[in-house]
Amino acid sequence: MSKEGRTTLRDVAAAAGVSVATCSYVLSGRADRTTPLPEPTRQRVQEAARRLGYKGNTAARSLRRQRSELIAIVYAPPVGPWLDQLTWECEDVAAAHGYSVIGVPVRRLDRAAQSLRVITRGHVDGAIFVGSLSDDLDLTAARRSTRALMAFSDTLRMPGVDVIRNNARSALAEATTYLIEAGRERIAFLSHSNAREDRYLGYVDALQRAGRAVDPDLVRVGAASREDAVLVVRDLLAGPNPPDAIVSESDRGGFAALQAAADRGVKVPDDLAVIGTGNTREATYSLPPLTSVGMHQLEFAEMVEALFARIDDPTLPARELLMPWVLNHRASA
Amino acid sequence: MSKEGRTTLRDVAAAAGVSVATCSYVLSGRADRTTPLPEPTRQRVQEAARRLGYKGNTAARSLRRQRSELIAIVYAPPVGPWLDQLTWECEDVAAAHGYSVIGVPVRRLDRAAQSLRVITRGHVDGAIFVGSLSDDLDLTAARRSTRALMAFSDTLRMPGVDVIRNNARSALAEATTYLIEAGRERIAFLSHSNAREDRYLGYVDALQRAGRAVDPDLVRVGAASREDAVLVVRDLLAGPNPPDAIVSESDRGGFAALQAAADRGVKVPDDLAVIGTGNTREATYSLPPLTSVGMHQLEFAEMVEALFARIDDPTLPARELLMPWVLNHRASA
DNA sequence: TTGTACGCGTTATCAA
DNA sequence: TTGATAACGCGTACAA
Repeated sequence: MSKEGRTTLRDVAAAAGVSVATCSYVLSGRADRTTPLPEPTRQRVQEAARRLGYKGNTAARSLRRQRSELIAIVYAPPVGPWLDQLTWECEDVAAAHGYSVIGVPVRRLDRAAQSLRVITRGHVDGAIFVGSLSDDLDLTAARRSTRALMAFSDTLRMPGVDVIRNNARSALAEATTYLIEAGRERIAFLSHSNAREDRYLGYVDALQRAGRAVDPDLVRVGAASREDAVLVVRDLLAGPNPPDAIVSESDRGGFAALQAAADRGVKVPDDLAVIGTGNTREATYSLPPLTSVGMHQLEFAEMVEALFARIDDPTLPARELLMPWVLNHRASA
Repeated sequence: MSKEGRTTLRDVAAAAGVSVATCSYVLSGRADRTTPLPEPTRQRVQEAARRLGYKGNTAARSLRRQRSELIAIVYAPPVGPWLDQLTWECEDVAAAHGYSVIGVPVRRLDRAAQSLRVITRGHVDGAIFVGSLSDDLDLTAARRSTRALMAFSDTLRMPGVDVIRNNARSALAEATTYLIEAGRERIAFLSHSNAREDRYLGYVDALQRAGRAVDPDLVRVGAASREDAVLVVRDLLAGPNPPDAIVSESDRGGFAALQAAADRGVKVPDDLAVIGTGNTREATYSLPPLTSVGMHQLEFAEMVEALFARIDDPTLPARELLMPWVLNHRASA
């Protein structure tokens, strides 16, 4: 071995008694395409590589090829099953393209630049920014450093960046309207913070269309954690004029509502209808199963294919992909 | 810019009117030059780099330095909040060392080699294998490709690999003994598969120490998903001779037990005590909160520091780190 | 099949 | 003192 480190292509070449060029052709698979090599030679090279445990070197390869065959999923807390699903599907598609997937966690926004070095200085051919990261971060550097960039965002609009939009507002409106038409009189709204305003606006839209006013007492903020959410809903239910329905801007809030209701002996959906947002897997097996606004199925494959299309041709015009949200009816509403 | 791609050091050098060597000294900071560069020159270089948006190139740097300043967390489904916690703490420690963290998802074991290319061929200075991955995968190639390797495993023993052990068996025994001493007569055990046998053995240990036989009817396998687990527990509770306590090898199974119990009107902990394993965050806010075996607090910082110690000096002898598990008492048992 | 220039930043050496 | 020259790491791809 060269020095005492990893096995390099030179080691293999020496062992097989051929040039590094030949080894490169054989081991990178390019041999069948451009230069057909005689079988005995291939064998010798393969054998030597195997015997020495040759593994190649990404740095050298991607320096030369200007490709890393790597895509990144950039995410920040809070994370959920949603991200896992995206990751797994990404891996499926990436594997079919000969790519690997890495996750890039951004722990703190003030240290984002450090975390994003993998993207901005590294060689990642493409990256997907999930959650609201693309709204909090400046993607300029990332865009110049990758061939393809994709972001979940309702507001972002950047040349050369594909964006995934959803119809959160109209979907939440649909959910609220459903409750109104089912005869619910006092429909509460549960939110995490004052971000995500589009979801709240959908709720407002529906009330207004039905000629109802928004009762500020029924709009509760602060369900940042599940513990908090349970407390908030308990408080709501303990009031003099409790709601007969709750729309939550997350499934987490929805589960909290179910829990608080069970806690107080309030029957769901008879006395209280609950609708969550996100349509997470847990919604199907909570007690009762949670009606939830969100993607009907978490299907990201098409989206990831679009990323690869841009990796192949970065000059493609920026696209907007819609991942439609619908009301997924289950027992809680 | 060179060609029409990213800004390279050459571009900066040209713009600043100095050589690439000088730029490298200024921008990499680590100028161990015999003599520091004069301030005016530094300024010019910094300014030019900023103006051109120079971002460096990881591939070139790590090719030369034989360091990527990257560590990886390798994981496979199912993932939980546990992994998130590890990731965040890793990022904290890594940032202090000037490193970044990436996640490497392994979707399918039969495609593991593909997923692990980032480790085996890439330049990751260190990697942490979580879950049972280190038992399912051959780490030989990974070990030769990184300076430091760390794995959660009860069985692995490999030169140059630090291993995190836990006392799962004795901790599960402790939990079971606690139930016995609390007067529980029929204690069931809920498992995912027939892996993780040490947890089951802890349960057996405790029964034997108490002079009890293992009732095969009370040992149930198949709680691979939460849905399944609920069905399994319902079945258990519907039998002619239902258990008065359940020990689950996961918190997921514990939650399923709580749910199935609520479903059938069985009171927890009065009629049924439930203990989970993993001590996940959810255990603190389930209804009732779930008594769970696991780490008292999820503290990984020390562990990650050990990884960096090995990155600094790969010749360190392999270490075994113990992350003690205890019984965390909450309302369910 | 092979020689070798190349991609790009790092660093040891050397000249002004 | 100030800063340039060039070798280097390693796989790739074109010309020979």
